[in-house]
Amino acid sequence: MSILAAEGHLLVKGGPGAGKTTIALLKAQALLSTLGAAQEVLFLSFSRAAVRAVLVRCKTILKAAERKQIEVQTYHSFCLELLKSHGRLLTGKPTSIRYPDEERLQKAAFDGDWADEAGRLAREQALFGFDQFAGAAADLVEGCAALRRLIGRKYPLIIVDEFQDTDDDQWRLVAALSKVTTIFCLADPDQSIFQYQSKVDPLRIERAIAFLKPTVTDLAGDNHRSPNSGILKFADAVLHDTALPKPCPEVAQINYPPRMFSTMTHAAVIWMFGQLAKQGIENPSIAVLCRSNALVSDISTILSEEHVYKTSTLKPVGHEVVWDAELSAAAAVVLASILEWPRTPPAESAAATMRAAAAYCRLKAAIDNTQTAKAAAKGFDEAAEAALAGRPLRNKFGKEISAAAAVGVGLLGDPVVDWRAARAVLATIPVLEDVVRQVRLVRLFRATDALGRGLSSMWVNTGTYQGATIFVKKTLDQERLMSAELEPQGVLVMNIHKSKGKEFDGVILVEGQFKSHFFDLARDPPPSPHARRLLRVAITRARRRVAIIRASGTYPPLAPA
DNA sequence: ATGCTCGGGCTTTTT
DNA sequence: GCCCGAGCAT
Repeated sequence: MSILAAEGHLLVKGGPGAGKTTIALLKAQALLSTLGAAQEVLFLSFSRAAVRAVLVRCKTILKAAERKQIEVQTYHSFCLELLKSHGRLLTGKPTSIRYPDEERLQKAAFDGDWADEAGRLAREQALFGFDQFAGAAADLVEGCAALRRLIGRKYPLIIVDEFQDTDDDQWRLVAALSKVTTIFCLADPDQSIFQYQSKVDPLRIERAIAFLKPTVTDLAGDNHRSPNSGILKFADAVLHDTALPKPCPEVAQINYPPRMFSTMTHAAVIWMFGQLAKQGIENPSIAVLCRSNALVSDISTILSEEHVYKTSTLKPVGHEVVWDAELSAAAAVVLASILEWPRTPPAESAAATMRAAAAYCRLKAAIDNTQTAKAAAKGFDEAAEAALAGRPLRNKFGKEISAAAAVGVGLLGDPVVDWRAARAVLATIPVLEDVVRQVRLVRLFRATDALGRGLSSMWVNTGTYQGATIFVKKTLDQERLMSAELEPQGVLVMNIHKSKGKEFDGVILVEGQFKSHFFDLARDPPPSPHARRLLRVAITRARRRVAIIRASGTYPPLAPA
């Protein structure tokens, strides 16, 4: 094949299942035997999930010895390593990093332009946030020819995955490295779904072609995931808003009448199990996909409840959620503060819960950028101060919580029972209604065992839940970092953006009634290219079967008859 | 300052 | 259906 023989930079375009990754790995393999001892091929991707997917592919294509010569990394980890080992060239100081949770809070608390402030901290203290890694690494590589040569010698070939979504900083890095090494870009312009980000350039591929002058190969039409060729055709019809040449039995389109959303979504998941079982797949992976995190959380609640469909009862479906549950973790901390109530006098207890609630609201304000949450945070903080000083509590944030703290909470030493008791107390406090909702989602963490064990041993040692607040925060923070490594097995609920690069036996694509609509005619007017690209990505995640669930009468129709 | 009501909106990320 | 923010009432 000409790609394997080609000299110089390369760019391969192709849709899902066209074999881009395979070709890149074959190209790498052809090169491996010529490499020196300290040389490797570098494969750059966006997410850890994508890295893992590539490593799985390596196992089927490369021998064990060959796999050692290929390094698969995220942009973030590659850039961070560069900064850690060579960052002194930029600032003269050792590099330190700021984690996203911290950054979110600092940003919310900072008056003024946070981007300027982050830039200042980077220049003066070599302190970098995650979204600064690529830019700083690019500065480093652009500014230092010796470092460039070093990287070029170490990596004679760099493969860049999902090239259509490369942002400006990442591109600067790649462009600088193209002077000293061979760049191999893998791209599908129809899968670019991150262009709402200002640094992702819709013309990235064209501009890269002009700059790198690569050998361009288009795998259009090729499809090596044979069982889903009908699905791909359907997805392309959605992409181009064209009619299907013939019906596609792999894709079921289901409309739900108003008020039947929960039942139909639940039924569709059970139906999907049945469909896949008919095809002999007994332990299928099924993804439930939608456009928004809000709906992901709703769907998870729906799947945890019972529903009645016609004459049959739909039992709860076990599932995992791929979801950044930062806010639920903060809500859990509020609950944990109630577990500590019996240890302290009511005023102190109330103040601790108010502080936790304030932290929750600040986080919410930082995530959603809302005034209401910001004001609530201030209200809780003021109330906490007043409570500790013994001053009267004037706002509702203070009154309601201190009233509940005066009543107190009865705890027995069984973490599961006591967790529920604390949640019941939360539910009696109107201003914390939102916290109660979020706290329910803590069951989505696979940390519940760890939480139970930790709380249990706390009780055994002290007869109280002393330290529960800190313990819950730490445990859930840890768990959130681990959760990105989920195996695609069983039912996984996530947003479409997070499904990029993944594959499942069955995909259920869900549109909400009031949120998470497939089409946003105001921001993405017909022919709605953004929505269609996103839907295509979602549909093509399926190997075998797709179910598309929409509210009856939603406009515009998904695929014209 | 705080509470109530009404109208508009209801997306997306990396570690 | 539910939440946020604006505007008006207390």
